[in-house]
Amino acid sequence: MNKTGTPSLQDIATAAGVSTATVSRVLNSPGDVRAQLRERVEAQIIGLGYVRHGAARALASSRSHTVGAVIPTLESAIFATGVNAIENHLTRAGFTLLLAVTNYDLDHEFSQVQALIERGVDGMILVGQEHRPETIALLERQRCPFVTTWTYAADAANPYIWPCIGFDNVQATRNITDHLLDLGHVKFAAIAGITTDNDRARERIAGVTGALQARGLTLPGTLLIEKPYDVGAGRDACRTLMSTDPKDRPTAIICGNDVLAIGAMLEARHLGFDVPGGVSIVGFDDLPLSEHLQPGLTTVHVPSRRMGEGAARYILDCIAGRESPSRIELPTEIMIRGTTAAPRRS
Amino acid sequence: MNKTGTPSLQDIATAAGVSTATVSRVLNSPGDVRAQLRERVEAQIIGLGYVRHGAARALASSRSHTVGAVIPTLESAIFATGVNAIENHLTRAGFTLLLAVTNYDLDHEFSQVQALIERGVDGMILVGQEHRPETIALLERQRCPFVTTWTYAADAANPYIWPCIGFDNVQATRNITDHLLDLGHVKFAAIAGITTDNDRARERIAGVTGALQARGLTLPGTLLIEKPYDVGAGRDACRTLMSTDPKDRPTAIICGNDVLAIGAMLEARHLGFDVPGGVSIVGFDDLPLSEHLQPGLTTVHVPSRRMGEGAARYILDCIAGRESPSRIELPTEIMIRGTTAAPRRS
DNA sequence: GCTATTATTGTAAGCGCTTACATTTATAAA
DNA sequence: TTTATAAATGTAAGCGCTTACAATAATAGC
Repeated sequence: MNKTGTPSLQDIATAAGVSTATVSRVLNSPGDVRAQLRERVEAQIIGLGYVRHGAARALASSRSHTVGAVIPTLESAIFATGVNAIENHLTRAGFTLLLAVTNYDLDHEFSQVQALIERGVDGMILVGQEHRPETIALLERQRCPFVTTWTYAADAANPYIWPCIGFDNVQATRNITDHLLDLGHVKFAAIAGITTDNDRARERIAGVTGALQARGLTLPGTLLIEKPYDVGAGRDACRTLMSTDPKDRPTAIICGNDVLAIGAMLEARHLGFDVPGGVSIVGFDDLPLSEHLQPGLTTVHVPSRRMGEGAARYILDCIAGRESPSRIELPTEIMIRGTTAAPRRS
Repeated sequence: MNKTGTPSLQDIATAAGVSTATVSRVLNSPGDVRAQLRERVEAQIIGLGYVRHGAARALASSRSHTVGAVIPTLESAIFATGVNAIENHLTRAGFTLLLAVTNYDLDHEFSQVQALIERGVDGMILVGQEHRPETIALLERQRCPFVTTWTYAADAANPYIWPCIGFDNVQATRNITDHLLDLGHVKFAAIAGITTDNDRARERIAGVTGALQARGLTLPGTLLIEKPYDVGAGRDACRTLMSTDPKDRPTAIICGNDVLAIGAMLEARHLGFDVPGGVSIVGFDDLPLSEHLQPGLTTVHVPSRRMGEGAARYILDCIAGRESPSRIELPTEIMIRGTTAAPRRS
């Protein structure tokens, strides 16, 4: 028995009168040991309250049964949902999740990835396609399978060749912008997330400007505001936007996510603008709350749960040596609800 | 060099012409090695791109530099915030977070705790005071320091003697109920969370009934509805509640959390009841959104960030052998906003 | 300069498991 | 039966690090 008082494999072996190899087998491949012996060993395992020693297992087998996820923040419900799905999937397979947060800082992401690799994760899940070169280099040098989520680079000429599961932020935003264009809007504004170290936020802006350009419109710099993803910021931005000279005032505000959109919506109404009568507002993510709002928020539905599951499944496949498609594009869907309507005739 | 292609401590030692002990020292207690030698070793560490092997370290030192958190779900923003704070704090101290989710199932909690212990966590953070006896027994037998969060059992006679950092759910709910009583309400209803395996939800109900009893009132069974924590459920429950015979119809609805309250609020308005004119509604948690709602949601502010930080700090203190208060009560605050008012004269 | 200390570095024994490989036992084929 | 083959165990060599303890070098006191 250990000095720590916890029994080791050896203790079980001795107690059951077998070798440590046999105990290891009943633990890891029970089918390989005769029923009678197996039961004798199992009885001791339960009797002595044996608990596997992960570090020793990992050291001897060079498998930790652990996967890392490095995300921008958990304060954003959409990431929390994705991580929840990852955790569920991993747990079901006997794996444990190591979670690290970057706070939208790619340098910090690098150290988090390094920390998780030092913990011996068998695979890693990242968010976005943009990373420090050394982050990717480290992952590859350590032969740590990884997958990026939340984006899918549609462009065939894109430089990112690593595995990913996500959706096309540009196209999704383009679609929802088209919806507003189809309604007849011509005066647009956008409240984007902070674009530093955040390719998703940039792609969404690109989607807006792309759609506008295709119809010969542009987004004036003053009508594009970058804000952190919180309700208050959405309100502030909306106030700024709506306080402009009536002739330039946007009739449609495209937000980088639902939280900003909800803030914008609340503020617009607070300022006396009807939504969608006075101004149309759209979001991105489709939070559980969004459909319940009055009016319901028109937004882009993001399959965060499926993305989390898919990422976990892919990594698990890699670890198990199973073939698995390494680039998956998930569909987004425009949820047209009550916050969008044709602009008032002017 | 390894078969895996990654350099080991031994490789660094050889390259620098020192023993493995010295390399280990420059890594773990740089002050113990002469500057000149240290630099020589550090150069090799960087040059060869050495990455520590956590499993080997853990096995040799019986410290994994890892802490586990086992929470009901990440789909609830309030837990996500708490976990985010835990992660931040842990990372700053060089520790990594292992995250596991129970889905509000205490049997599953037990297996998650066991899984994390097998991974060798140096400490564990749990939610709530209610746990399977075997969960606590396991933790204690493995000498794994742990702390419970989200509750603080004020009752001196309470049977839970383990470390905790949290707040008094009963008192907080009692306070907000008192606020409604003081406004003159006498017809109450409550939409609680599912109480199975959830002491927080039960305590909040106890807070309501306790406050009512103190004024000679009771909460009829039909006016207490248990629902999962989501907006749709809040709406459903509210509809049920408000469709009762006008003479029994509640003038105040107390919700188990803000998500339910928001649902209730939305539905009440949808049914044509003004809030707070027709019915007062209160929540619990104080989500970032709640203050921005129109009207602002009256609710109980929960210090989830401080709780996460406090839990992480306590566990870190235990691991480091530092003295640390093991029972901390955090204050909650009633945020009186716009969803509560005196009932209409009937 | 010599001994007593103290600061550095090296030696080597594990930490608790997995897993080739060897050995033994059971089963099948002849 | 006997022998060939398969199935079930055991043996023991690490996995990559930390850390007593031993050995050596540096510094101080006289």
